[in-house]
Amino acid sequence: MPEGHTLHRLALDLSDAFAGEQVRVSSPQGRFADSAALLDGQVLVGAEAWGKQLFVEFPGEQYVHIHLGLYGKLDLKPHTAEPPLPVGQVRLRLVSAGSTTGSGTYADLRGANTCNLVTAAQRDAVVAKLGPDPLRDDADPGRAWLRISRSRTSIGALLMDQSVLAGVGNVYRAEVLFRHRIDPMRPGNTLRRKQWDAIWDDLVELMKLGVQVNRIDTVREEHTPEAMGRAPRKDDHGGEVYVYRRSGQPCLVCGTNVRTVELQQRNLFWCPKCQRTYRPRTSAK
DNA sequence: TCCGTATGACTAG
DNA sequence: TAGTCCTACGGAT
Repeated sequence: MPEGHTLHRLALDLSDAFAGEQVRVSSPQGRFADSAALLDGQVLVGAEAWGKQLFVEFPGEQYVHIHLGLYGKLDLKPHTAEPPLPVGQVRLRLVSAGSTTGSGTYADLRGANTCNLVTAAQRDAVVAKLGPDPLRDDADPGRAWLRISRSRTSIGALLMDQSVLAGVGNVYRAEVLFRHRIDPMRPGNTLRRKQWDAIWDDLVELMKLGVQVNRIDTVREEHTPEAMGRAPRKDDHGGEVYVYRRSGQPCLVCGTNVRTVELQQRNLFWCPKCQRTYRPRTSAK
């Protein structure tokens, strides 16, 4: 689940369900128990996401810093009188009392990489390490371009580097490079500014859609299952994509088999034809 | 019951 | 670069 759109969506949903509410905070699993006890009964101020980092604010500039890692989940569900007993390893549970109705929302956090109570200064330090986040209106894509245009590292690796760009993960990385027909192994410093601007604008659009529909959809209208008369994708991500986890299957655009290779311990997917290997221009032609 | 896998990121050497 | 951490689930053993 967790690329930037997931965290921004969670921030919105948490704010909707809990902001301004007195919240019961617990750690059924125990690993966040001390902090939970400090926060229990306080009014939740709101939640905000920066890239893949989530901060849930409590009074007095206290923040629960959450990072879901590879497989963490934060589930929000409605409850009536009392929320059900926790299932599995619930690190953090938030329960809104439901000030008037008696029913409310509860949120269960499992498998998170990070769940810590931090100060404003500590939150700022985390944020300071991040590159611009396409989902934030205050983001400056020029800051990412500065890094990319000066780096010989592959654009595929740069897009995953959270200090270059915050919020993009393995799915958006593969998909946005496909949509722009760029070889993932191409060095950052061989891209043109125009190409970067187009990638950024596309990420803003794709990721905003991701927040809205709560999944990653990247195929254009003409390549949807309906338009192509093919079976819709059925897996735990749900969204329609061009190359992510489609290795060995035909490219939706050219029919060439999608390829995969392990790059920095992560699976990289691309179409070798649509994303042809970059070769520097030569004077003769 | 064990193993592999997953949309992530850190630390030690 | 290797090792580590976090959890759930499906498939092989």
